[in-house]
Amino acid sequence: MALTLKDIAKMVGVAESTVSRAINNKSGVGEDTRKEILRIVEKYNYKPNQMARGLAKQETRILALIVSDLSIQSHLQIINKVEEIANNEGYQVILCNTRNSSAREKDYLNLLERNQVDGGIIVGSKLTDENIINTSLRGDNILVLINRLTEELLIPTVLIDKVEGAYLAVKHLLEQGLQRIAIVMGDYNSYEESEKLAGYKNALNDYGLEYDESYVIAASGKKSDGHNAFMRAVDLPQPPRSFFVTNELMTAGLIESIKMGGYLIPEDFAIVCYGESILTSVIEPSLTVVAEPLDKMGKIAAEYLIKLINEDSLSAMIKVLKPELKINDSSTPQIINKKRED
Amino acid sequence: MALTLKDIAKMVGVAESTVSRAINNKSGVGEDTRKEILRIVEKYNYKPNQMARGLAKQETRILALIVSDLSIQSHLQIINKVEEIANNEGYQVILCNTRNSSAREKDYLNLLERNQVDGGIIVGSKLTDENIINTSLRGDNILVLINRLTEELLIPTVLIDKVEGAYLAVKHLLEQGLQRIAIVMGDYNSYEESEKLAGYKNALNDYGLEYDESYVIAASGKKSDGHNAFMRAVDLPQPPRSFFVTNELMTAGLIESIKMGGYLIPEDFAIVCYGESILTSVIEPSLTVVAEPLDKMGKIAAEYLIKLINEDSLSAMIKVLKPELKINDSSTPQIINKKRED
DNA sequence: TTGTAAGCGTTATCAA
DNA sequence: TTGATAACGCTTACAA
Repeated sequence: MALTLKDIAKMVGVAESTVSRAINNKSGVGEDTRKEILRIVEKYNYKPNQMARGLAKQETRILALIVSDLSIQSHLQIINKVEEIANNEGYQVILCNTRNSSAREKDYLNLLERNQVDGGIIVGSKLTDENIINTSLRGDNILVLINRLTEELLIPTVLIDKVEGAYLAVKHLLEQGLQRIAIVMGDYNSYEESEKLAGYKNALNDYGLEYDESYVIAASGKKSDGHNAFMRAVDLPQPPRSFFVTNELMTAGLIESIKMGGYLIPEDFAIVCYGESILTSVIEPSLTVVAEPLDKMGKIAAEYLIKLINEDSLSAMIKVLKPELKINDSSTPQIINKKRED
Repeated sequence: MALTLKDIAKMVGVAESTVSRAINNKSGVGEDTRKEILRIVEKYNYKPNQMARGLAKQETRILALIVSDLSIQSHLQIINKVEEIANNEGYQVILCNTRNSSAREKDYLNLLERNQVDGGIIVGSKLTDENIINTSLRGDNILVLINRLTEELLIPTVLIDKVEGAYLAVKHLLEQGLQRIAIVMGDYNSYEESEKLAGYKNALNDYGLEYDESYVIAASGKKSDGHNAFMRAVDLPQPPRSFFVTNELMTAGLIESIKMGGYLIPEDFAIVCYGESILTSVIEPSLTVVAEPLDKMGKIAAEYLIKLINEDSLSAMIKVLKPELKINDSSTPQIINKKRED
């Protein structure tokens, strides 16, 4: 059994409360007493029991990080950042992978209600808001959302303007003189994907081009969908001249197919990918990507959550961050041509 | 403030102990009483406070998952699996990213000593064993290691036989008739990398080939190291005919350079990569890889840890798993030639 | 400056 | 089958 406050108090010959004050750096302890206490604490390597402390102070110093899907690269980067911030502020992070299961999400939200965590961050999801709403309405559960929008309730949220991201991508392609832009996207019904489609439409519209549904290739987001997308694209009466792809895996598949078909990127087909990750970094040619400020999202969410925990009431917040276009070889045929001429 | 046992007891008109028995499905509660209690519990959505429960039962049902580096793909898969198993067994997982910092590792191991977790799993690391040894010797801290070997202490451990993995890779290349095999590896001094080098040597030896240091290209493991490796390789008086690369990022870099040089894979240079992940899945041509049973490692470690927590003494365990070679296009020139002839 | 003692919300023991 | 009550290990008034 580990040492307790009581043990230390006995050893030093003072009351438990005095030891408590000493190890918590509180005033009201004589200099000598404090030194002696800390000496003993050090000597016997005493560590306070967090559960007892938590019970007494009504806090756990643990945050729940509820993630819909750990295989999504952008989630990992957000997790990384949240963990970092939380730790700097003296919080631990419980990792909760819902795998897009509503039951698991509910279980994890229960952590909040059972006082096992001081607050929670939810990252993305294809699920409905039901669980969140129930949790949020009950008690004083503290929650911040990333990449997820609740409709009926005002919960602090950090979002990316995906419409803008898609707009930037398509605008860039148009400025390269590449018309006939196909969009290869994931689930048509998902909120995030529909945002990207909206951005795509906006850009076309701003450049006086007509929206043509046959250039919209929707799939489920896997690598093989990229392959299929290319097959469908080249079969069109007027095949596209460029692609805006809404995730990295489909981009990888698409590029593979393009190369296998003996075509060149960007000369024959230009490409912009939504999302930047370790995946896009290994794809050839270097990809023009819509990069999201993932670290910033994680940071804002974590810091806001901790503020919420420590201050009673804070004004509600919905923060919308802008993505950034990073231009590389996959979308710039003119530049490539010049390069190759040299 | 959330409802407590006391509140429920009052509402039902019974003692706290009775409510406790009822919600814990313990015997010794009348059928009617139990039903009534559960009805009220349900009605008011009462959730027991885990800290109080933990304090009373001396358990947290939380595990610490201490990871040296979250940017390593194989770690993510292990994390995923550990989280899954832990959850099935009713444990939460605290994510601890040490970023290979000894101070942070120590902090996280403190969680064990502060009774904030019931046990811990450490995944990989470049650090010395000092922290682990200190923690392990003090108190009855429960720890399992993955991909990390302590020399001075017998701690339950799950390892991969990396010597064997490298051996399989190099043997395969030799069997393709590809001699002059270069090894592109990470830090020469790291334990894991030296194991791979050993496997490389063993294979050469078994095939009666001499070990030639000029074919050993050591770097730090980044993508750019792959580029540099190729430059160094082609500068050799007798350039290698194939590469065994010890991680995915360097493989990506190497392949990029090979392609930019106008060479073909596997016709001009054959490649085997140590490690299989989402990264290798997007690299072209399809990579021959040494695949590690990551899920199995996570599963074994998590299950063993939970056993350790629940049973007092278990025989020490060091489990060494075997990796598997998955053969694809990047290493089989003959097959590719046949394919292309068709 | 120090000590006493009442909580925090459970579980578990022992009596009733 | 139930109920009192003492733990669990800490914090925090309040008193001394």
